Amino acid sequence: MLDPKELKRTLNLPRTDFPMKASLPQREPQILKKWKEMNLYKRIREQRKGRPRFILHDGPPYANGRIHLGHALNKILKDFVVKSYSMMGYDAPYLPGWDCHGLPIEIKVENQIGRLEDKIKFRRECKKYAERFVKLQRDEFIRLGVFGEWENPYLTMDPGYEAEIIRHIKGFFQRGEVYRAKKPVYWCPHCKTALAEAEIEYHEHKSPSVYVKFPLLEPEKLSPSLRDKKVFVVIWTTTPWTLPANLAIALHPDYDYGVFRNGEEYYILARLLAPMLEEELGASFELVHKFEGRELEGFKAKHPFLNRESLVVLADYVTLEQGTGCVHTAPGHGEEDYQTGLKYGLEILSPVDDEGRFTGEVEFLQGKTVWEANPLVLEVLREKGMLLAQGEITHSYPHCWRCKGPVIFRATPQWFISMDKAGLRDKALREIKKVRWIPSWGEERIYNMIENRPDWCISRQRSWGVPIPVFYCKNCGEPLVKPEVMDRVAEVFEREGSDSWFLHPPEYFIPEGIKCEKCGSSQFVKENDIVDVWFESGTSHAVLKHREDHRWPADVYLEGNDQYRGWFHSSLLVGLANEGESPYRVVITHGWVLDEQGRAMSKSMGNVIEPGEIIKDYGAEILRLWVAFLDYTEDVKLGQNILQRLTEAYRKMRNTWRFMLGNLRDFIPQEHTVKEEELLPSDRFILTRFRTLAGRVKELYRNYQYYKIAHLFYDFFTVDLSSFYLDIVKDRLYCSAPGALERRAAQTAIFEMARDSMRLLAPILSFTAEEAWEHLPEFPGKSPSVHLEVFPPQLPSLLTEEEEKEWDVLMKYRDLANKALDQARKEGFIGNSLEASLLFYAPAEEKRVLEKYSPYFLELFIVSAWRIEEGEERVEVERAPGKKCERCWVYHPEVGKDPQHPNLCPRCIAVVKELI
RNA sequence: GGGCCUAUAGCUCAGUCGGUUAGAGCGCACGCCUGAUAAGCGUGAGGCCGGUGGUUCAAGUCCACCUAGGCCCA
Repeated sequence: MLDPKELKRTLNLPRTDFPMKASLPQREPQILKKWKEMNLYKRIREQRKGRPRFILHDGPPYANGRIHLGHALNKILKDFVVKSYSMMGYDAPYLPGWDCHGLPIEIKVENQIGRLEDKIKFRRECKKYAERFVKLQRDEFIRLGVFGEWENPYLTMDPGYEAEIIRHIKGFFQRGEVYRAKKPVYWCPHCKTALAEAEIEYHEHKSPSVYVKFPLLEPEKLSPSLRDKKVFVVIWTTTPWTLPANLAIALHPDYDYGVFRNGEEYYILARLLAPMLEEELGASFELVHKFEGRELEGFKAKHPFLNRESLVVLADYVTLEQGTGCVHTAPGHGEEDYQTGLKYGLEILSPVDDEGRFTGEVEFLQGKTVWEANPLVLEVLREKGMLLAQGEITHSYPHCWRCKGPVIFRATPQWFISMDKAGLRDKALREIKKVRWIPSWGEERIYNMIENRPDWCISRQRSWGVPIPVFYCKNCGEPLVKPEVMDRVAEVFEREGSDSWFLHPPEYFIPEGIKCEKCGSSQFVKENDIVDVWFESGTSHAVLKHREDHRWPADVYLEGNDQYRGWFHSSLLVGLANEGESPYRVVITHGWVLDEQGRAMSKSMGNVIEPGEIIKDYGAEILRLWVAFLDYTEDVKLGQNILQRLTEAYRKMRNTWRFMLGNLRDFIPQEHTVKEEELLPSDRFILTRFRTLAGRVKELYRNYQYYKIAHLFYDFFTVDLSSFYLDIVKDRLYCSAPGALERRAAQTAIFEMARDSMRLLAPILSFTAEEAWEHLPEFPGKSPSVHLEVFPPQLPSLLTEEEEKEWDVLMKYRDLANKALDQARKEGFIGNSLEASLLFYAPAEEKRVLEKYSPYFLELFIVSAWRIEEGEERVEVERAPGKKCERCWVYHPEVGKDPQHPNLCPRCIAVVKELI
């Protein structure tokens, strides 16, 4: 008789080196090292050579700062796309890019080393800065397990890329879509430079606060009673110096206005604001006429001190918080004023120079700064009797971040791409309809933007970027806009980079013999402005043509939903204008990363989580799993609670793989695989479920629906495998003779599911699938990395429809049995379910099914005995007859009858005899 | 202020054309097992479907408004 220790040695218990504890933060770097050493990305590409291409074109992140969760979400999603299409059999390259030029880097560099007059030196510092962060971010992306051409990314500051930008600009010029016009920008009169929004600080500032009268012309058109009366539109302003540039007065179309009599004079202002002015004047008005703002549109008023008219216009931004509801409008001195000016076709007047001094356009102020001009303007107003009230106000006012002085809004010449001159807008709107937008509402969102956007201002008064390739006549100032000159510029940039613009004289770029078309001079100066960085990144589609193994257009662009206004937008306009069609076929967007309460992460809220922390504490795989479980088309949440759930989910999947591997320890696929017709019913059942799942998963990958894959697989691992199949086949796996058919049958099923689930999950659980793959039994054609595999082909169902229905019945009785067993357990009647015998009552048809499968009830219900009776469906629990077999723990009447093995059941006696 | 989007259990997600008592997994509680063991199995309790109105015989689902949140503009 064998003692329990010896008996245990006759069992086939699972064994594997695949550890239960993942230790992801330590293990992942080792896996990354393996991938690097085996040159995995290159090998995948070589293996797919000649296959149809699938191109995901990377939107370049900005080369500034460490990556945040938004970057991680984006890059991991892209990795899912690329890896899954690669495993579908496509040649799917991933060429990462970086956006390197632009203001944020200029600002950082300026903060570090101060402002350099020497542009070349300054640009070199910017370049160094960008290079540093490209490297940093690259390493962080690699750490996430993202595969790609990391040694050879595209950078918007590469000479070749810069040349391509020039060629694209040339295209716009050639088609006559570019024009030059004035637009107001923030301007620092002290630093004599344009400022971007990001370079503005707001401080308290004391300004004049004045009410000014504009005599209304033809007031009788508003109301006959006003004929020959002195009617004035009253405006309020804190910048009297902009009054010389006044060209309009804006009213809100829907607000209630009134004509108020004050002695001999009549004032037009918003009714709600009249009391404020009455108080200011210490007067009491009489309301003589009521009207809505829109009624005054098109009226004209006399300028208070210049020989000019001012047009009454309508604008939605007019508020009733302050002033009179009649807004002084100077299109050359304010953003909103400018927009209104464009709408009404007004001149963009800005009679102020670089230093903030008035030009000769306003004689009495010529040479005065705008600050000196304020009192002078008030004086003139007073003289002309147009100053209604005057005071002072302290308010928040924009200041220069460098010199801390107050800034002004000043119109300067800029370059624009016209949306309509060559039909760019209409073409774009047509192309939008041909693209597949995921989610579908993206189409409407970008459509509305393109439909309503103004012309594109592509010039910037900065240093760190690509110059606009035009020159100006030294003699008469006429711009020199010539394709052949731009071609030369592109050639030079291709060789020397855009620094060359600042190194060489104009002659270096201008072919001999070119003269100013206006005055014939051959002396030129270079343009100082650079191109908007959105134009640069919008040019990125060009790399698809230049890189040998890519293709134009791209199949997929995939970015955060802020990029409808950003990269999708600029790429469409730039790509379409130059190539005639959209550079992408499918556009996928993901949402924003929020904290666990659904609020945006921000430093000030203190709720920011860094990807680095998660990698350090949990591992990149958990981050990948997070991305996989989310419906990324909406905003996504992350916090400690969610990470905890994910970690548990990860452990469950890892353990399921571990258990499968443990039971395959002696399985040699090419020798032991059992033919499908010899599999047991439960094997055929689980394989059919798995194969159906595999088919759905492949379809879901094709449609980028990763969270459905994650849920399906997770449910399959927990419900179908862990708590059902893998639980019920333990008896077969452990207790049968190692080479017994029923044991090899279970191993056959487990092997297929382990192997193919690793393949199918490799794009998501890239690290763990790889690790598990290493522990999977060798088989002919097994790749050294799971990422070199392809998704499994579709395998057939192993159940007839009839059998599917029978399984529904079996599962129903399994539920009933579990409830009955639980009840018995609670009553202390049994502990382990093998102590039980089940008594099934079933209607005739179901009784037939139960009887058919009853040879397998030991495994299906994990009980030692059973009886089946006809009756109303229910399950009762009895004590199993016989004694417990010490080897398999099953109760059997024969236990004790064999004198040689009194502690074993007949099955185990047979196995033990075979083994000894 | 405008464009687009979101809201179902503690978490992640289902919920068809409007149609019985709104589902799953996890987590949680309780129990079992000790041959997947820092594991495994079973049972159970959790929901004003963001709110208010409306359409309808019938609303998580359709409509309007509101609240909270997100992205992009102004």
